[in-house]
Amino acid sequence: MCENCNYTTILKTAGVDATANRVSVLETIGNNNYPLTAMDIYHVVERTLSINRVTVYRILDLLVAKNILERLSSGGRTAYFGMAPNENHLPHPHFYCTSCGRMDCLNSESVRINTEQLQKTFPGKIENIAIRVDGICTNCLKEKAH
Amino acid sequence: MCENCNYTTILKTAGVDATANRVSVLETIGNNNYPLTAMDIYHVVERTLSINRVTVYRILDLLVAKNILERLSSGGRTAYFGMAPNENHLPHPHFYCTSCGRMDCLNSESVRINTEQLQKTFPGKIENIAIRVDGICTNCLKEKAH
DNA sequence: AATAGTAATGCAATTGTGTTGCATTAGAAT
DNA sequence: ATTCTAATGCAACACAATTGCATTACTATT
Ligand SMILES: [Mn+2]
Ligand SMILES: [Mn+2]
Ligand SMILES: [Zn+2]
Ligand SMILES: [Zn+2]
Repeated sequence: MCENCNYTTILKTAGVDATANRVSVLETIGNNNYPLTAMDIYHVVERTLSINRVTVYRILDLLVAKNILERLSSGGRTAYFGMAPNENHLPHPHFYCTSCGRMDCLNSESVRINTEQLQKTFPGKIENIAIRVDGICTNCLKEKAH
Repeated sequence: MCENCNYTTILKTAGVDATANRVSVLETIGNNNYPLTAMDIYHVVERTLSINRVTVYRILDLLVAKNILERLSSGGRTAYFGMAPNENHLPHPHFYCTSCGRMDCLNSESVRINTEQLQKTFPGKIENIAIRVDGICTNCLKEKAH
């Protein structure tokens, strides 16, 4: 999906060993054009590479901590993972279909936010602003129309 | 907290029985100026009114479905509940302290979003836009400063 | 008032997602 | 070879939330 990313290099640059498991987890996410759950990722990776469920969770935690991946909340109880914003990937909001659980990336210009007011007046420390558009995806709309 | 809300009336208008449990759950949320978790609510209600944990979850589900409450996601695995936006309560973003788990309501003007572009071009059905500001609250900042 | 039907609730068990503790394995360094 | 460390596996656990089924409270009908 992303021709600018060499996953092994990304891992090494972040100072972590580029083990086969880690490369495969990162590749799975990077090759997909929408964010995936830990279990999605696990099922993809285990097709080629004997790996434990727990290892997937640990790799995801590590790569989020290293700012390689971003953890997205669905509004449900399951986290989704996508590539973290960087030079090649602008931050962008996501769409979550409450009917089928599919998460999609939206264009970074689709929702403009102005946080000046907030930045000036908020007394705490702001670390991230998560914007999630919830609704029904076109696939689910079609199915409902039956 | 809200002098414009009669909780029994709200329930009846929505077409559900205003049972003691339901009124108490709704009151607990309405009287609080920040969103609460199901267990927060349970602990408040059970001080006055023998109630089961499961009943709290069921009431919350019902009142969210009836658009009386809104379910807010924290990014963690626990949902928070607040009054749903209505004539008296404009929709607004929330602040979530990743250190202590406290959720706060922000002013509806603090984050301006422009969704024109999205509304025009998005092929699915948009039902809600959730904006959550994550960071560290002032209390936790103070504690860290020790 | 008795009866029957429905809605609300309680309780135990279960689920889904994620985490922890500890043992084992794989690699790297000496 | 030996030693050290990082990565992984596996079983048990934690926790919020859900489910199935029994019980209770309430309403309507007779
Ligand atoms: Mn994305
Ligand atoms: Mn609020
Ligand atoms: Zn869908
Ligand atoms: Zn805090």
